[in-house]
Formats: sequence, structure tokens, C-alpha cells
Amino acid sequence: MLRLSKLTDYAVVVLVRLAGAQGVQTSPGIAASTGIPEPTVAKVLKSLTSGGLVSSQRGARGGYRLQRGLEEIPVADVIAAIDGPIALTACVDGSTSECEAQGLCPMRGRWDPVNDAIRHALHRITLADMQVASIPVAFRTPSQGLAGPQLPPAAPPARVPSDRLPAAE
Amino acid sequence: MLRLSKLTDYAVVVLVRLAGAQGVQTSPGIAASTGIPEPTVAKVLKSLTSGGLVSSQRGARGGYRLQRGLEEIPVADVIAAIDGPIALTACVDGSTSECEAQGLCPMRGRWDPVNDAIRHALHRITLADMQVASIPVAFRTPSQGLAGPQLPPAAPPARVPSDRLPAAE
DNA sequence: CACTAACTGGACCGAAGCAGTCCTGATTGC
DNA sequence: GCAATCAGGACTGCTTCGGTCCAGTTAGTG
Repeated sequence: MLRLSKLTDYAVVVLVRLAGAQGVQTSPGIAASTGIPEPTVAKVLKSLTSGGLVSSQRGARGGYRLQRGLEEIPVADVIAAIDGPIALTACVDGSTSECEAQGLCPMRGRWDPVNDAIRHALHRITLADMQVASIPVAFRTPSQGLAGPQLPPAAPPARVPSDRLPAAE
Repeated sequence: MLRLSKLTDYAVVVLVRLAGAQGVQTSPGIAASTGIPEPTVAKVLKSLTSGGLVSSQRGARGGYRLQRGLEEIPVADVIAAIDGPIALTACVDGSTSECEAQGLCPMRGRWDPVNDAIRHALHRITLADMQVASIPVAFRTPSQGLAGPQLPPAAPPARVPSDRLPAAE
């Protein structure tokens, strides 16, 4: 599981394409240059605009323009713009108070650390990191395989404020 | 997106339940004590057995037994047992060489670091971590931008019974 | 030795969410 | 005024998942 929506993948392609030029670009133009069907590109662009990742210019000679540099766009933002808030469980986004049985619900809140970890991992990888080939591993590897007994209380996140990663290594 | 399969959530419940006793437990018994429908429990247990997380004893007086302690079972293993290999993109698990257009495929391999980060985050959280209420938050949540609208960044006050589920009722 | 309890493996069906398309309206440059 | 472009929705086909059921196999028990 943990499947990423295909639209999100398209969104990354579109954003990178958008970063390749300085002027505004039209959705038909992006569709032509990326090979993605035009309606799909338009749909992605709309979601991206709603998410604040790109700005739009209406009317003739209009188009889309990147709002931020690729290195300032974490993938979490892209996913959030396309797929909505990042959460693994269905419980967190809606029916928090009602579950099927009382016996299985004590586990509900327990997914929070997992959600948090995922969210964090998605926040520290930017589109610039996905664009370049060499990516500095965000997490060092403390536990190989399944030997991780507990979460290290003192984590290294102090060095990463929120968004971008260093250039490369 | 990033939706976690409901079966995986059930699997966690079942595994925790399994850890609550030392002998073997039958799937009808687990179903009765957790409230999950018996066929579903059986299905989950089958996947868990295939994944090597639990061992099964066939025949009369048979049942299932936990293969490892909860603290040695990362959620990644549970997800892998239920949902298959952890990967966000559909490209990685099958049609790696063929994509729709050449323009969007340069992004294909770029999801690898994201997959890796997710996988890593999932590997360092075990069922024992999900079981206890007070979880040492490995990553503090910067919670800027669109972090968590409803999830408290710090460890929430434990309002749910921290220990395992009560006995069969 | 027969019976029963329990797991094994598969097939099956309905429901839900997603991918993709299309249409109509609003906006703006020429 | 016209044309190009974005905005926002509705709609449909499809894939996948959730859940159930069945026949078969194994092993303990009377």
C-alpha cells in the first residue's frame, strides 16, 4: 500500500517543467512538452494553484508560474495539494469519535507517531532533491532490518528546520 | 492520500491482542475479543503468517502465536505483510521500463529517496511504540505550513488505556 | 478409528475511491 | 468584440480494496 496518487506524480513533473522557464506557461503547452493529456494537466494545475504552489494568470496570454523555487517545495506540499492532508488512517480525517468496535479503537491514536514520522519525512525532501540525482540521505540509519526496539528520544531534527535539504554530498 | 489499508490497522490490533496471551489463540477467539469479524481476522492472520510475524498451529487445539515480541515488530513489517512491499509509486513494483511518455519518466527514479525515507520512518516505529501511550516523539513537529491541523505536535495526554486490550469478554 | 476443531488457500462480489474527460462560465489581452 | 486561457464544477469508467464464503488439510480427542 502507501500508494501515491498518479496525479501527484504528474504534479511533480509539471512543477519541474514549470521551473524550467521564467515566464508563464499555459497548460496546453505543458501538456505538449510533458506528454501528459491536457485535461489532466489542467486539473493538476488547478489543484496546485489552490495549494498555493503556483500562481495563475487568467485571460489571453495567461498561464501558470511557479510561486516558489523547487528547493522550497517539499513533496509534502505537493501531496497535500493534490491528495489532501497527509494521513495514513481514515480515522484522523473524519470520524474520530465513532469506530466499529470499542476493542479495536484503542489503537486509533497510536498511528499518530507513524503519521508524524511520514509527514516529517515528506517535509524534508523537496522537489529539488527529486530533480537532482544525488540525494543526501535525510535519515541516518540507526536500525537495520527490524532491530529498532524503541524510538530514539533525542533525534537529530535540530539541524533541519523544516523544508530544504543541503545541496548534495 | 497515503492511505493505509484498513486491514493493516486490523493487523495491528490482532497482533497486540496476540501478545496479550502466551498460548496459542484461535481466530474466532481473537475475533470475539476484538470485535473484528471472524473472516476478516482469519484473512489478516493468514497474511501475517505468510509474512512470518505469527506462527500457526493447525488442527484441533490449534491457533496462532506471536513469533516475535511487539517491540521487535516494526510497522513496516506489518504493512509489508498485509499490503505488500512499501512503495509510493506504482512504477517501482512492476513496469519499471515502460511508461506512457518519455517526458514524465525522468521523474520515476526520483521517488526512490521518498520511498526510502518513508520506509525508514516505518522501520523505526514498532508495535510496542504504538501500544504505549507515552511515545518519545522521535521527530518534533515543526508544524509550520500545513503540518497537522488536528494532530497535536507534542505527545498528547493519554486518554486511552495504555496497556493492551482487556481479556476476552 | 472417527469426529471435530482449527488453519490453508483460493475465488467471489459489492463498495469506494481514483483517473481522466468534458462542459460552462469568468477573465483578460489584442 | 473576439479569442485565448483559467476556474470550477459534474460526470463516467475503472481499478482496487473490504469483506465473505467455500472446499480442503491437519491434528487432537473420545
